[in-house]
Amino acid sequence: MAIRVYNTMTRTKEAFVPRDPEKVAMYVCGPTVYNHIHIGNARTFLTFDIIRRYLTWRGYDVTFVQNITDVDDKIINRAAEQGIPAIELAETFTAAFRSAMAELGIEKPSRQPMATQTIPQMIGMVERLIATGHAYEVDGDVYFSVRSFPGYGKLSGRDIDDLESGSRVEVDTRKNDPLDFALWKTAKPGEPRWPSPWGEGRPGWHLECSVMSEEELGLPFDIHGGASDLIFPHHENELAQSEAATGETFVKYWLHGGLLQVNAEKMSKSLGNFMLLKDVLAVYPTPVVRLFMMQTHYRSPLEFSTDRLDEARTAYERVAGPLRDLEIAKRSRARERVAGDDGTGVWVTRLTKAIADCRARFTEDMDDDFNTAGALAAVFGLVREMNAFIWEGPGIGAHGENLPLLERAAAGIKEPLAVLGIEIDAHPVRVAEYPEEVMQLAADYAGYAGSDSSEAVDALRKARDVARSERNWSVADGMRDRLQELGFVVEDKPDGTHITYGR
RNA sequence: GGCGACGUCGCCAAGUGGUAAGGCAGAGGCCUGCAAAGCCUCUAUCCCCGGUUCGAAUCCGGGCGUCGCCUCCA
Repeated sequence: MAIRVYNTMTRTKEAFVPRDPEKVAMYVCGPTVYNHIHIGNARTFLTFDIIRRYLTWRGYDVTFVQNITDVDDKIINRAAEQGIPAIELAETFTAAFRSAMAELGIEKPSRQPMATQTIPQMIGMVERLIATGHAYEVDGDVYFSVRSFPGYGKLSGRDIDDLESGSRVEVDTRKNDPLDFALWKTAKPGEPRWPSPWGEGRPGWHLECSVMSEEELGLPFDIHGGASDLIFPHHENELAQSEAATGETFVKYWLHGGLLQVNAEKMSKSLGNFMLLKDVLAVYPTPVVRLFMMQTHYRSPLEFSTDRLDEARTAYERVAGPLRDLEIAKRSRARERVAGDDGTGVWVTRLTKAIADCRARFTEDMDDDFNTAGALAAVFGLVREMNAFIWEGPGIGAHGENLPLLERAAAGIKEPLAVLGIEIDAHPVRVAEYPEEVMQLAADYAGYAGSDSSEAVDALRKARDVARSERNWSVADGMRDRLQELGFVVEDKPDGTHITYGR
């Protein structure tokens, strides 16, 4: 079974055959560091994090390169507004970007080159382009000549003449052609600058990706990724520069992610309808945000809303449920269920099959252009079967004899989710977060006199089981009400009271 | 105006030729002292109109609608 990917260049799904049978070289456009990234930007980085993790899981040795564009008009303008050096602004938001990525559970790139550390190589590429007639200098600026490259427009499916007929192309009489774009810009007073054969200046946008990807990965590399709004002009221009300069194919597979929308409109900084990633993560845990995004195919548009995130949180709880139940059961042998009277073999067969089915379907769907929505459905299928086994079937078994199978089921749920970077917190409680009031509760209801909140909760649990066994409903319900007021979730399962906190 | 994508259950969303995954919400049932959780059952013929085919949500043509790119943008 081969992996298939949708290649923007050909607009079809193609069999994925990397240049090296065991290795994958991929490059994903990183941020221009002039601000905090928003949740829409994060979606793209998440998409390619999943792709990278999956390819790794499938056995490829993946080299993942992501640039940081730390010199650009937007950075310069923003820094000027704040009256600080451009480099300082860039450093601030580079650090913010890295920590936000870490918080979202994005794996670190294999290498993360900075534009400002690659200036000599960029100058080298401009020189090559001038030497081969693909670029020309005008008063210290250097432009790429789009008409010198016959393939211009092949990635985005555009025709130079069609583009020119559009009225929005800015006319600059210094260019040979309105579509020609800057490779090198003369520095204005106060702007960052580097010496070059054309005077002091800085590189134009697009150039850094061409140079860094080639330097880090060599041509042609396997996967070039980014959001769909980068197809034109950014990736089209990268491609033109690189192929014109080297005469080689630039990239084997172009992958582009769909955009995040708000009210059916693209989320973007210029429209002002964005939410910063760090603000979203302050309210929703990482796995919930990731699950939310993985429920839609990466190439489709995705509507952002807190309602959607709330639903994802509920879905997350559904997945976490059986894993928690298993953890609780393991900790408390005294509360093991009595095994079902018969039919255990049927249940075992059924769950065993469900584990295998989940893995097979997960792989099949992910192989098909990283269909995370379908892959997730496979996981939910196993969640249902595990729940059924625990609560309708034999459960853990009178002597824990079904534990190994349940552990395998739990692993069958956790492993594919881990490939998607979704870590399930199966701990039934998070001790550090217990509210202090629980100590008083334990003293009141369970006579607990210690100082350990974890022991206090355990004492409450036992006290409530006793109250229930004595059919003392007023006490049992009172305890539940008080605990719920403190944020605990109290559930009476067949094996006794479950008390969890921090959902 | 040019190029491209999309339109599937109340909401979200997989599925690209063989008769519709999953999540959320809802209804009924089981379980339960009550509650919660869980399990079971139920709710779609796939924007509209034609065409191709033994057979289409899936292919082709037309229409309507939405979005993206053409300017910085993940």
